[in-house]
Amino acid sequence: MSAERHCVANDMIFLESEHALSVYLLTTGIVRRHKTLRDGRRQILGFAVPGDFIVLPQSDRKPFSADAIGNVTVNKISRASFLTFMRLSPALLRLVLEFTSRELYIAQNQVVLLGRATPTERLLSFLLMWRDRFTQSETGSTEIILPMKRSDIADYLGMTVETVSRTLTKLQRDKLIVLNRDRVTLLDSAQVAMLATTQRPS
Amino acid sequence: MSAERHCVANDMIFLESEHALSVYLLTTGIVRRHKTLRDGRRQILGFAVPGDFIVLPQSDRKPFSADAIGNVTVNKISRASFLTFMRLSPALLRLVLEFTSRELYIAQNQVVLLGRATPTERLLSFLLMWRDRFTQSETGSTEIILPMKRSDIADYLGMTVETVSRTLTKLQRDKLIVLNRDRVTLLDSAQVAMLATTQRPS
DNA sequence: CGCAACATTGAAGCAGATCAAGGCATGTGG
DNA sequence: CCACATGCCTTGATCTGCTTCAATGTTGCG
Repeated sequence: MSAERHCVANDMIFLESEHALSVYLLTTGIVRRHKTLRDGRRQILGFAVPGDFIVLPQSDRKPFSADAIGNVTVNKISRASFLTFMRLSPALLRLVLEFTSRELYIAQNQVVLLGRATPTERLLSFLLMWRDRFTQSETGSTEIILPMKRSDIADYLGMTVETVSRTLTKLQRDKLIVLNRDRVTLLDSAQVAMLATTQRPS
Repeated sequence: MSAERHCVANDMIFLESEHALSVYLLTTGIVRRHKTLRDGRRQILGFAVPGDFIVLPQSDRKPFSADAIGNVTVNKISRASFLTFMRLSPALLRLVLEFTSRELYIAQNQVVLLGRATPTERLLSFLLMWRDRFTQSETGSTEIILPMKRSDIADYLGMTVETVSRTLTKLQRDKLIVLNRDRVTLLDSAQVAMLATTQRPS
């Protein structure tokens, strides 16, 4: 499987308009996947962390755009050869299915968040999700690093930057978290988990 | 693959709390999948139509509840034997992957809808989606049958029944649709597609 | 230092939620 | 066959919370 190693810095990786010609496996850094409407409204679908596929060869749909937050490195495999390999190897097929199922699960949780959760619930769920997803299982550590901007969080949670900011400061006033630029410390994990509506992926 | 044929009428099929012990393939009728929070807020994740899997064996997650709208018949296969069969047959594996990918695509469109679309855009996108999904490709027919209640639509689109109703009547005033109980006729499909933000699955 | 980018805070406006009432089918029993 | 009940949908009035608009604060970097 001829995989090239690529290095991208704050660059657009691909647009949703172009049919994905390659499969990318993220090795380091963070990538955000989003859809942007004509008038500029943006919805972030998720953040890919190392080990994630950025896009999968889902027949001929054009699902979203993706770009890097900071510096990233990816393994790039041509779509064609990836498909061939998937055809030959049921193990790879299973891996891809497992990944896709997990993505579906996450997306469905996001749907609940966007459809029915309050700003506070969204933020807290996001913090927990991000802690479990990104923080390299530094167990015990309650400090969460948020490498993305507030506007990214807003566009992920379907709110405005202002509401994100206000909600975070409110949570700080309520002694649930401590804010520190791009760091957030959970003061009462139990309470936070209580207030966050959504379960996190296993 | 020992598949039993089951008949269910307006019944809860399974709860999100129980780990899915079976795989269900919907043969006739419509099933709604949803998550309900403790306080009663409900978010419908989607409507399954004949040919859809209702739930897939996604490791040990407990994704959602499902129940029937009207009468449905399903093929029920035990989770264990389905997994075995999937292990033996790459073709089935590929089918399941294809189905899951489509679900993911649909879920991601729903995320955009819930995160960034106006009530009008949500309703119109929903109508188009439902037309393509459910109406058995009666091409040319612009009449869409909505077998679900307004409250189901509301819970699918993250709004209230009242807003659904008001938005529909507004669309009728604007000569885009005609309402008739559980039937909706699109008067200007081109305009409707224009105003609906989301693309439909291929 | 001084600019640029991002974050926070404040004030005002408005869209959608909530609360409340009425309408319109379908079904049931007298 | 009509009176009434029930379930669902629609419509109206009010209210609230989020967005919008605007200003100020903070951090990092040339």
